[in-house]
Amino acid sequence: MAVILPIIQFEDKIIEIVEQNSIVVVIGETGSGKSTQLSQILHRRGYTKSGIIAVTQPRRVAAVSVSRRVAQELGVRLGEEVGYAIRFEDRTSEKTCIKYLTDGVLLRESLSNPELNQYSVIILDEAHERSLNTDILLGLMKRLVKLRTSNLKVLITSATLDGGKVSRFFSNCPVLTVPGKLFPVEILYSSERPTSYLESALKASLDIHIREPAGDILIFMTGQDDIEKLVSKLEDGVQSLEEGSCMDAIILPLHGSLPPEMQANIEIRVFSPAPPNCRRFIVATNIAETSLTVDGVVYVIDSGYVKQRQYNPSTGMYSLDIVQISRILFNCYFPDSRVQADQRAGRAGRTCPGKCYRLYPSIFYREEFSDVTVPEIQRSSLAGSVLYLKSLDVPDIDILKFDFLDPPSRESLEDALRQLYLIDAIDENGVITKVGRTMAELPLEPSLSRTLLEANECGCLSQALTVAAMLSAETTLLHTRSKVTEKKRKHPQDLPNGSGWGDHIQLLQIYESWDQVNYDPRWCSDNNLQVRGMLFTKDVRKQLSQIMQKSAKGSMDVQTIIKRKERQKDYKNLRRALSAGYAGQLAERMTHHNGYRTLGFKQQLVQVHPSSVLQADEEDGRFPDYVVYHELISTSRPFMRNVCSVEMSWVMPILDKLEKLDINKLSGGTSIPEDRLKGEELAVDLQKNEADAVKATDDRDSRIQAARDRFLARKTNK
DNA sequence: GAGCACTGC
Repeated sequence: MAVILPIIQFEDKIIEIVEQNSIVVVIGETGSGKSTQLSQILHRRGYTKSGIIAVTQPRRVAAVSVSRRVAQELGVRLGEEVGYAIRFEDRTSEKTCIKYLTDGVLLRESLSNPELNQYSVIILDEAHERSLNTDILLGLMKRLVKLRTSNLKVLITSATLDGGKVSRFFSNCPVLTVPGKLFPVEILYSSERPTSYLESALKASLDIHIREPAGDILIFMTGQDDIEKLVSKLEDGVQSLEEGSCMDAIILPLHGSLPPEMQANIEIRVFSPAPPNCRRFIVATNIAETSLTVDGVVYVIDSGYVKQRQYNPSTGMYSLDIVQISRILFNCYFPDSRVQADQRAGRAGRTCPGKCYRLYPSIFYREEFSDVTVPEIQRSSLAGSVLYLKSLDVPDIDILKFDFLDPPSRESLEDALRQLYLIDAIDENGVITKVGRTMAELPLEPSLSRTLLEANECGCLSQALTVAAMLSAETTLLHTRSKVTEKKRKHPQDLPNGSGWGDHIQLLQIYESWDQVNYDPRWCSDNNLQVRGMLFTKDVRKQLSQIMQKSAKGSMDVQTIIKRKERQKDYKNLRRALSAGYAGQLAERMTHHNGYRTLGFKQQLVQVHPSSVLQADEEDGRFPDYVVYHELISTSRPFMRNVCSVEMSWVMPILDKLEKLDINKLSGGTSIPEDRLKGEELAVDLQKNEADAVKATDDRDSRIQAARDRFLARKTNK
């Protein structure tokens, strides 16, 4: 029978606190059973009589697997009393009283039902991960419990370190701590910072292999590059050990962009226990922190770094930075399933304690690591979130004063407002427009949803649907070119090239070609495209078509070749629609060379990314005078990724708009009605928000800069 | 002439 989870002993206490309070923070360590048990406890005590219990998860797989387990424990069929809802898949029915869903789905639901009346309890699980969506939900819950004081309970589960902070955010709501079943972990620090953390990780793993008893080793590295290097060094290292001196070794890379056939293979090998007398070395990115749980891990080697994508609102540019991990992440390294796996296996009645080798001194950990990761909301472009909040049918949401747990910087919010204004989602006073409302219904970045609406007017909706869907899946489309796949590739790329107009057109043509072969998966692999990425595109396109159904002015079918011949060859309508959607992502070529300057709030010198299929003029070798871009990414230099050629006559009205833009009017928006908040409280809140925001920006910038400096110094040293 | 951690509607 099932093991009794610690949380069960707290049932009476939980119910007592929940009955007296609308909001409760539950701090449950890994292994406490909070994700599966809280909903069942509240169900047992009658909370499903007046509505459904919703439990949000940051990831799709978690929503599915946890609901499956709860259904099993309650002895019901999944999709009946217990169900889940994730994008593309709703497995709930009229009977459903416990519903697991991704936080993104709950946000969508509150668009059409802002009071979320169907729910009697909302549990925000894994809130410590601080996903963008969770942060927005935290703010929404704060106002929702005031609106529905009598009939809504909100529970927020978090890990140890920031429980107090969440409680303060919710006017010092009670905090309930439930112990977990963490296995004791011995932490070992290096005596000094390594000159090369790759070499240091190599040495540490071989030491473990030689000296320590059986148990797999999980090594956290920052990216594919380092993982491949370490894997090959480990292979050499293990081979050079004396035959029979220690057990066999299997070395496995684990990261998000492994080619699917290899990943399938590895998944089986990662998730099944190692064969006897054999130790596994799993060299992984942070995919192993949360998304995948590797069974059998006893030793963890922690480089202390992680790669993070950051958005800089003052330049509109993304960068991929190597930053220090936060202390809180450590808790994720030893998930409960490892302990359970050890117990099940029995290991001759002996459990061995975990060991974590940190490749840095303890003083470094104590003094330089921050408690928590910079929340996503402070390192993303907020155009989509701001549009979402503005479209919610609540009168008192003023975006610059919205109550966030960690407010984004004013700069970031203003950047979002400018973007939204340029694409007509809000008017010059910052009020959402009719266009903006329609855009918010589409599960797309604002630039792409605006493109769809414009395309509908231009008679090229079907093409725009394809482009938007392809861009939604873009990161999973192409095989990354590691040295291994490079060698294996037999045929040269034989894909359409966008006819010179750029990358959006190429993406369109690729999908149309796939349509021509009836979505044959082999066509994808033959052309070096990830099958799952293309299938995802197909799902997204279908979902977008369904949403556009009621307003569509033309066919939404993928174009056939015959139809295509009849159409203009210059994709003029589609490119015009793109220029409307990307009005805030526009660049003008420099007179004497092929560099561009962006035409936004702050002008940047940028170049077309070398991977682009945009073609230069055959005669003068020049790129088009004007392009729109999907994103700016700063790597070795600032680049525009995914560009599309546009006409000067379409650009002029945008430039006019840019000139008229007045950020003071835009951010004015609506003010908070007096009865909602007393004057003094408001002033204090605003001051606090402002100070928090300034501090957050400073903290973030200095932290990123310091980490980057240290990392670069180390790289050059070796 | 470059390179990309991980999620999600």
